[in-house]
Amino acid sequence: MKYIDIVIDTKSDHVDNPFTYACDDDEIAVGDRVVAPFARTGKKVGYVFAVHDALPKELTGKRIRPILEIDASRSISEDSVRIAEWMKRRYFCRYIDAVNCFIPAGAASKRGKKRIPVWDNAEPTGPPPELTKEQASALARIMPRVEAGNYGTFLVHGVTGSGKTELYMRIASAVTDKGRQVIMLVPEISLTPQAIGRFIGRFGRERVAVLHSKLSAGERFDEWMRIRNGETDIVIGARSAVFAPFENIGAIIVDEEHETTYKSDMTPKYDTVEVAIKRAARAGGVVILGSATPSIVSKYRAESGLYDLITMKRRYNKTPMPNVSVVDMRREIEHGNRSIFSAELHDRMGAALSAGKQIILFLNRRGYSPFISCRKCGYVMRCGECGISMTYHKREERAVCHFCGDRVPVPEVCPECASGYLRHFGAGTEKVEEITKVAFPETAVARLDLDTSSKKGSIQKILRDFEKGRTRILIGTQMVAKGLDFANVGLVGIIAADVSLNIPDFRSAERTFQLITQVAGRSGRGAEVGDVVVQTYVPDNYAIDAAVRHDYRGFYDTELMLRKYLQYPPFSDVVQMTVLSEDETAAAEGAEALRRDILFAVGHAEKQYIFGPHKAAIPKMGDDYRYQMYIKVVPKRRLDYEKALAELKKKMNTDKGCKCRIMIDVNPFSLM
DNA sequence: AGCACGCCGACT
DNA sequence: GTCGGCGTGCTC
Repeated sequence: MKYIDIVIDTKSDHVDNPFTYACDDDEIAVGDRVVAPFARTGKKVGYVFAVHDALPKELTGKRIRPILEIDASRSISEDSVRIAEWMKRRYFCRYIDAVNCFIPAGAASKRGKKRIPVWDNAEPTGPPPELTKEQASALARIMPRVEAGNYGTFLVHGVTGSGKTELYMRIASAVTDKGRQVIMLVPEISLTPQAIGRFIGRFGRERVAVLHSKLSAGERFDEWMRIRNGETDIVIGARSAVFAPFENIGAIIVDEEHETTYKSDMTPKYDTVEVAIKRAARAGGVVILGSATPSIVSKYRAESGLYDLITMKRRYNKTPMPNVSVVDMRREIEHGNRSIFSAELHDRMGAALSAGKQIILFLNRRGYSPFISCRKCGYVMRCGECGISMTYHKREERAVCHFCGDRVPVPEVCPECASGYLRHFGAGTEKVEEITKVAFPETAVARLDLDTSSKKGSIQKILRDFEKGRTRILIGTQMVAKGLDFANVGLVGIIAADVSLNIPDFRSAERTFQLITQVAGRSGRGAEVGDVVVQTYVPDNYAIDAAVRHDYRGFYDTELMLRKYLQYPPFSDVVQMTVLSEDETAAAEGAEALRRDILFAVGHAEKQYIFGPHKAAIPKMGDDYRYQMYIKVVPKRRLDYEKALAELKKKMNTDKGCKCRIMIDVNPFSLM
């Protein structure tokens, strides 16, 4: 007879701890999925977290019930359980939330025979190309770890086109030759079909499992089973693929490691790079973080020796970097140009079109105008649900909330002062499209953003028309920034580089640098050098200036200095605490009380690291009012905070008298 | 959370 | 006398 501690699959903070059961199967192991009776509720699924030979002393006299069955087909590994325990501490989630990351939702698909979905981008297999000097020396640095089966994290800082995908494939090949497994993570499957196609071409569809969001629950389950049964040894997928059920991981590759999609926005709010490192460290595998613009945190870790740094500076096809010029938009206004196009951008667009080239215009803001306000009384139109300011969409004649999607007609007169001076201000992609069509009436223009791509297949159509040259100018948001590879694009215009810079977030400079670098990379992918025009009101800003000069080092040095001075990551973790309640006063008071409790637990000297609480930037979501505070947790206080915050969260979320709930997000994707 | 136990007012 | 209100407390 064994006594086992199991974590029950139930949605409650109240029972978020292991319960002890009896089990007459001595083979039972940590990670096994079981069915057990629980409370009066009948049968519940649970996962084994510990196995004891005797009943723990503190439980003598308690009722110990036997489990009902073991579901071996969906058990997880002991390593996975240990990582789930770590995730609970790190991300303040419940045990079961972490465990469920390792388990596919849903059940086996009904189509009895499972089939492997085809991948139509697979490139035909050919002999692997000869490695460049840089690729060969990178591989030579990584191989000893792979051979020895030792954990190690490598940051591959390689410019676009330096051949990182080929390097990944060589690593995958070496790892699988040793009978071990590889997880390759990409920011978004739909944006990286070429890289996936190359993997499948090299290794074959049978060996490669592709996990992506378009899979149905059944297909996902089948693919999960295929991985778990050892039918494949390579998995490619978005962030959730880091939990793929391999038991002998030799390498986890994180391509474009700086991308924000690696931070989960649902509970548990994990950071994929951190989980990858935990998994590889347990398994004795390597982690490969690849990027042309590494995150400040990763670069710092590499510089301080925590990761091995591998630099790749040469572009595969030797195309030089594009010519980037900056336009000071303050000067344009001085010279009487109030248009969204500077004289230089307008002229270069004309020249590019005459030369038969295509153009990409980037603006990180959709809609026609980002806000609607009354010129007489200053009223700003806000979403009734969320409280954030609404964007004017001209074509559909609506004010749209970009957070909850609510759409309402724009009033004729100001709802506050009844004047007729309600106007919309600023420019989004819809307005850029309109102005471009006026400025270049003979030219075919298309727009790619959330509003033009919501219908299935519309992205592909817009991109295909551009690829074929049927449209000459493509205007878009983030969607045009990443991955597009069109040889005939001779000019990229960044309409307002300041949009991302002015977001109140300690990463706004980092994101702006990455965005400009990335968008600029869309220009000149053919034989000729491309042009980039960056429009800004702050041309001297260090992020913009460094991006324009292709100077990662310069940007990194300045940014790191600022982060150190202000104690932001990598010198701390920023922990966001959100207090929610249907009663606004209760939320505000609950947040104040939480602050006092935190200070009591960690000591008043921490006051300098706690900011807020304040009404959240999105003050209401659904029925809940939101108050937030931020804590900069420096490394030496991390354990104290982990303990204190976990206890306070559990206390608040299980206290029936308290009308608030609390959510914790460690290093949130956005401070909103 | 979910569910039963338990101790007070309105109803057949 | 009984039905049912939701306050309280527990789940191995």
